[in-house]
Amino acid sequence: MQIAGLEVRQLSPFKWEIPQDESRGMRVPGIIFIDQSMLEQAIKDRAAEQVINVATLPGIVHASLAMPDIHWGYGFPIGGVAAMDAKEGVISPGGVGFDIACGIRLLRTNLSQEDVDKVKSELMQELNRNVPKGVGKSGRVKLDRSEFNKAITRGARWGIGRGYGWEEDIEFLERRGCLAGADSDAVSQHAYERGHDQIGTLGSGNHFVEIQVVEEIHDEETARACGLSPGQITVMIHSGSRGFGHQICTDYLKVMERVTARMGYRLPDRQLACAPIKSEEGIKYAGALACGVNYAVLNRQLLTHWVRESFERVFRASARKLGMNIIYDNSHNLALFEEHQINGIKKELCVHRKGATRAFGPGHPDLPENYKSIGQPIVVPGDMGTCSFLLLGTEEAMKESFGSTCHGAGRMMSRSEAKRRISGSELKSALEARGISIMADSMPGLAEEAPDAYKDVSKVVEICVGAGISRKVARMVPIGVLKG
DNA sequence: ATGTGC
Repeated sequence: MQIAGLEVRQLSPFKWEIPQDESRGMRVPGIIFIDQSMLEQAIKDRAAEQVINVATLPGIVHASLAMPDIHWGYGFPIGGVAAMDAKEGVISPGGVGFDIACGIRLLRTNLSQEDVDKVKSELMQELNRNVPKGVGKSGRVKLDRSEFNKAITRGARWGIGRGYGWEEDIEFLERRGCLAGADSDAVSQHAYERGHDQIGTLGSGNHFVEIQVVEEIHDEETARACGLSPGQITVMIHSGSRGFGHQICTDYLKVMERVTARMGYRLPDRQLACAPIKSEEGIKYAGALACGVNYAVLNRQLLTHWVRESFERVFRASARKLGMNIIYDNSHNLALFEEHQINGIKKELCVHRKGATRAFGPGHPDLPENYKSIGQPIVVPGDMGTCSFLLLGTEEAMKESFGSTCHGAGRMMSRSEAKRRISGSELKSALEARGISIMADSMPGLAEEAPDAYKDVSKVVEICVGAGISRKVARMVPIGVLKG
């Protein structure tokens, strides 16, 4: 099999290598964790070629990596992981994506499916009323620039200080809900204007709030540590940094194009525009990026508050009594400074994860006490008609993938193709006939997110488990979906 | 993903 003229070789059942070809400017090989049929798909949509392109970037170490949910993206593939040497490497907005720190959060409850079934339509209506959502929608929290700057510097803690959530929530967020190094001066007025009244809104596209039932426990001990048992209700929240992160990305792509020209980088794709991590522009982008990350995590924190409030109203009990604790919150689109071992030597790296999830193994200092011995939880959303998973990071992920794994099912059909081929209202009826309630603002929007538009999440997860970069805890199935 | 082509 060939990718853009280069022969791929299979290293193990779920690991394929594109050997380094210096004549193509590759500084490292490409490695994709995948099976044959999904690889063929990634070659067809040209995402596999993007793995080769990323391998040409200055300072990239070990390999240009991709997860099984790989698909075509802006410059870098979605599902891509690229670690750059923090001293000599570059940072690239295309390696993060437009929706900075778009991510997912899983809440547990003490409720059973029977408890929810009795009041499901009331609960869906309450969520629909109480969770701001949709394209361009503003929320209930509007901040002046000075307060906004505090919010994007402190992240989730700003929300908790304002009564949006519980003190202990912080423990269950990556980096305790705040990325250090946020530089609000690096954020444009335009980004502020787009973002200041969108905090605490779900957005549209693939973002959702989903009510689920735990269908299967794969490992009892780790499921217990996560507070999960069969038949229990969970709530999944998927959202990002809205217009704010989008504008930061747009602003810095322009800056990076200038820097790329100035540095004389010869890149195979102009969408790979980047700047040295240590350059003035690189430092400013990293500071703005941290603001976007903090915004996204705070956004999910506010959404969590309104989800809890909705349950409180319908069940006439406090969210604490309902056991609505956060299991974990993962971000999917970011570039982070992390220390990793390369050939036995500790190195400071800037790890770009675009549509990929941090998956730290057991014992990592960033993990809360209850997960320290089992590894970092990874919430993997599937599609609205299938299922989602809770996974854990492994020691092997630390060695194989800079502590990274998949982020979801991965898109298989483009948005426009999905809209052309699938009717949103027919999809809604079909899902509701299967006991999955749908509340969606837009029917074409629903069609874009149809199960048929996505790869099989179970297959993606099996590959990650087979490659050793994750282990399975539990599988959840949807019973109610709220979308913008 | 997104004030859903600039």
